[in-house]
Amino acid sequence: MVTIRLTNSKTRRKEEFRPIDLSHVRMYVCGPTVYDRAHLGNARPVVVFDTLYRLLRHVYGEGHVTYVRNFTDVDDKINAEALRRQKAGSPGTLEELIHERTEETIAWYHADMDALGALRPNHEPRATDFIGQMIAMTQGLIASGHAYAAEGHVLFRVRSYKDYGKLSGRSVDDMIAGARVEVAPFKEDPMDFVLWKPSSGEEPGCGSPWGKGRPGWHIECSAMAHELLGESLDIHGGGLDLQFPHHENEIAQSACAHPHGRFAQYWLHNEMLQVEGKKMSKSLGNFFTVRDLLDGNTPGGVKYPGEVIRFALLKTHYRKPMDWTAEAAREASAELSKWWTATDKVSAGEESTAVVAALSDDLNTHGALTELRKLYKEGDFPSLKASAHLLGLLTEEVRWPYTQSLQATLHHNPNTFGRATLSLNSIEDRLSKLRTAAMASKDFSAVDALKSALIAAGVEVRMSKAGVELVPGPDFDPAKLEALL
RNA sequence: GGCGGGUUGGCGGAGAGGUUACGCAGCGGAUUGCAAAUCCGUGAAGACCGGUUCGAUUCCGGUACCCGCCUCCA
Repeated sequence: MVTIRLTNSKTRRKEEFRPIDLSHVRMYVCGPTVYDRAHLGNARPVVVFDTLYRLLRHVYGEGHVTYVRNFTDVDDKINAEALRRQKAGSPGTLEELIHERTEETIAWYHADMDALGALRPNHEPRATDFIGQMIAMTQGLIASGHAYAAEGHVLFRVRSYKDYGKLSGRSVDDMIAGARVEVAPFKEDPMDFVLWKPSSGEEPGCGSPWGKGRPGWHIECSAMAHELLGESLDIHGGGLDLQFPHHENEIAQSACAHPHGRFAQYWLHNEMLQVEGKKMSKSLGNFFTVRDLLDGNTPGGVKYPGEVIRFALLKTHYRKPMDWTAEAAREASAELSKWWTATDKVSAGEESTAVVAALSDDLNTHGALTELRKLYKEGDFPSLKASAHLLGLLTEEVRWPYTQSLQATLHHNPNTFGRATLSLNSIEDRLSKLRTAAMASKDFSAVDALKSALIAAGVEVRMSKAGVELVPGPDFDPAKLEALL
């Protein structure tokens, strides 16, 4: 069996990955808070851990990996949006409006992450479905002396867990010394964090032994991970920004609530993403949601297919900060286009051991891409296709618009793109005839006019001795094509 | 202030104590009505200072600069 090595944030070292149970590898990754569209930064962990999931399935077998990624649907921003809608006259109770908002956001999330070629995890628990478990866990922590209730809140007693701070390399005393936040009067210790907080008047909440309220963010992941994966699991992932306090608190809660479990053995953190060299922010105008990029709602109006976004994200190792640039996306697009052309009519063969080896070495996706380039150069297209699938590339799900074969487009997208494909076929035929005539008459004006129109419609025109070929590109506009008929 | 990460050729970006990274761009060539696409070839690096070593871009120490977290933002 292939040995996978992963950098474990817990030990700060690259370690051999040994699952607790070879026949059941368990991974938990912190998912989104569903208050709005996922932005590009949210996409990075999704793509990174999706690639790890694909590797684990390859190595341990598809049925032997359980991947859990939660939806945090308890959040003040969600509540605020629901309240805004209610005040604007939307019908329904606040609870209903909250549900409406989270359902709509989850649907967006699914659509956007699907476009990136990310497989759906085995479980996508919603925090609101596990409130009972969170309350039970909180009660257990109080009973064992690790938590206390105060003024409607329940707080975790940080000093009761000796390893607090170990994951993020912080000492409790240092943190208190440098703290900038105001300490709530009911806290025994400034570092204690909330397990349960009260809901006032119009705020949504549910009943608990401590009155109406809602769970704290950290307890959600601990409870869901425990419910779905058990006391001990193999991998826990998330963005580096979650390492402290979120993951630190998760560890403290889970370790104290389940002293016989080991919680997560391997902690993986992806580095942050920047856009054009700057931190993504609305004020700098470099803030993009995944949907913005897919739909071309960007400064240049360029549309980025999900596969291009995915490729660009995989170009940088997950533990390094990465910069999203239009240039990197262009390069990704060019390479994918070549690979699609080469592999389109080829059946997937065997996965390259070099690609598997690269991914197994702490998920070296860039190294894997280099190996894919070698396969392309060597002309081993069946292996290129199979190996690219390990990275979630060249899959049927993300195939459009790199279709070399128009028949294939018709076959795979009969409803959406059928008309466009037929148009392309007929125009291809016309252009070919015009060109043949022009070769004899030496008057190429008609050929050039049609060619320019096609390029304007986002269609790549390939003319050679072999004939004429039209390939729709990322900017393909079926409406403009129709106009040429 | 505390903790952590980074600095590689024009750009992006890896691995390895000594042998070509790779991709993009550039340049030269093939092909082409023109172009696009494709293919072949090619120059170019390791922030700075010191140490270890026969030999360091790769290990160790220091300096400078950049970035992140310490604020429920992945």
